[in-house]
Amino acid sequence: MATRSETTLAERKRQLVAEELRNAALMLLATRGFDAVTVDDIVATAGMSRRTFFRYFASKEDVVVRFLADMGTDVVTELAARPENEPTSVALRRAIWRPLSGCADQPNHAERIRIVVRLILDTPALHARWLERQIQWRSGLAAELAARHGLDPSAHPYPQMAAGMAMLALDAVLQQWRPGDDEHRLAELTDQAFAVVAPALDAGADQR
Amino acid sequence: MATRSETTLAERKRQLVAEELRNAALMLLATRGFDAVTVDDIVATAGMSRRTFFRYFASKEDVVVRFLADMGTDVVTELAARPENEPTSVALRRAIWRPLSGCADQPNHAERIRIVVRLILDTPALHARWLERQIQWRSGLAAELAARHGLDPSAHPYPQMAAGMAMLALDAVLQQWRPGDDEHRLAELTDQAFAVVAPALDAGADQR
DNA sequence: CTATCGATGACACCCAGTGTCAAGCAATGC
DNA sequence: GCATTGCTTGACACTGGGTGTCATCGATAG
Repeated sequence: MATRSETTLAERKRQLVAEELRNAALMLLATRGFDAVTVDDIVATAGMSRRTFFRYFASKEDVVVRFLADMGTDVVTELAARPENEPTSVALRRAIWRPLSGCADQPNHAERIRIVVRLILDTPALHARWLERQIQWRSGLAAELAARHGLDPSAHPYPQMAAGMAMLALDAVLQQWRPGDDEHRLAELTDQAFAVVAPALDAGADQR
Repeated sequence: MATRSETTLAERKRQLVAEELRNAALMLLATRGFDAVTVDDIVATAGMSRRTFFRYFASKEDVVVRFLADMGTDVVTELAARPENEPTSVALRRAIWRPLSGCADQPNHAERIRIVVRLILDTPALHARWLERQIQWRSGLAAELAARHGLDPSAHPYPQMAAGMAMLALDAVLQQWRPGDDEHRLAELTDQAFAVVAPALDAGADQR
């Protein structure tokens, strides 16, 4: 009975509702600021009930942060796909570049993402949630790095810290992302950030 | 009319109330877990009104996080006190060591702090606030580092990232802090963590 | 046509956090 | 002794985020 492509009609309906909610939320939050918008405002704009909102999103923060959630999974899977013999700094740089390159493809979408990034970085409550997410990604990266180097993650600080340094680099790029920056500029920022941490990434890999 | 040592009686009374509240809160939170304790539980234990609690602490998270707030300021002031010619990795290691050494002085106090650290790391909401604090410290450290190297903090990613690496090291130490670890063990963990990031800290300092 | 299942909205809660106001209480001035 | 001033407190009401529950509605399966 699957109407098409393995996704139920109900499934697609759910997705549609979530998108509607998310659009309304992002529009309001980006224009008025996080604290000045209540969930009631959002559901009023989207034309749904308050309860429905919380069936799709765990919290007001969640709407915003989950908009960038793919970033994290992309990074981890990309790292797993990098060749074994690649230096750690290069592999991590490619991994971090993955979601960024996706952003930079279409200027429309990129600008949308940039605004959300700004909103997150400028709103303490959102920033905190964002960091919480990053911690999860970091653990994923760390596990992958530990496997790469044949290290026991609980005994050596290297994997966790190397993953942390990659996150620092990502943060540095996002922090310096300015309106109108094209793909080339983003790549430049990424390279600069990784130039700082590369010595630690590649030095710590072997000696332990 | 100053009774003694420049502190008013009212001042000391305030401090006493805050301490009472904090003790009640930490005791309950550490035993039952963060979400299982309401502010009403805390004020009932401390024998005060709900409103009074929020006059002393901005939020339930605040009670816990502020218990460790001195850490951040200690780190920044210690970095500022390090000699100019000291390598960045050493200066930052000493700075991070400062609050840790303070902890390790009395085993009683150290254990109390360790329990709070565990509570924070294991509670997502607290962990998020903790990271938020760290970001403020990081900015302080970054400013100090920028001054040290004569860099413009807005143009170069190095100061922010170097400060971030110091925070990563601190996190690594706290994460691996086990019950009964003495000062020597903590110093060992700190050295291990800084051994990982040192190459990046000292390499990036000059070349820009 | 009917049973069923998932999505929805309405409603009642709980809890964190804030604004406001009146009462208590110390220190000071007359 | 008495009034004043300033600070702290508790009581109360209110906003807003988040959850549990239940009746309803619509689509689908039999």
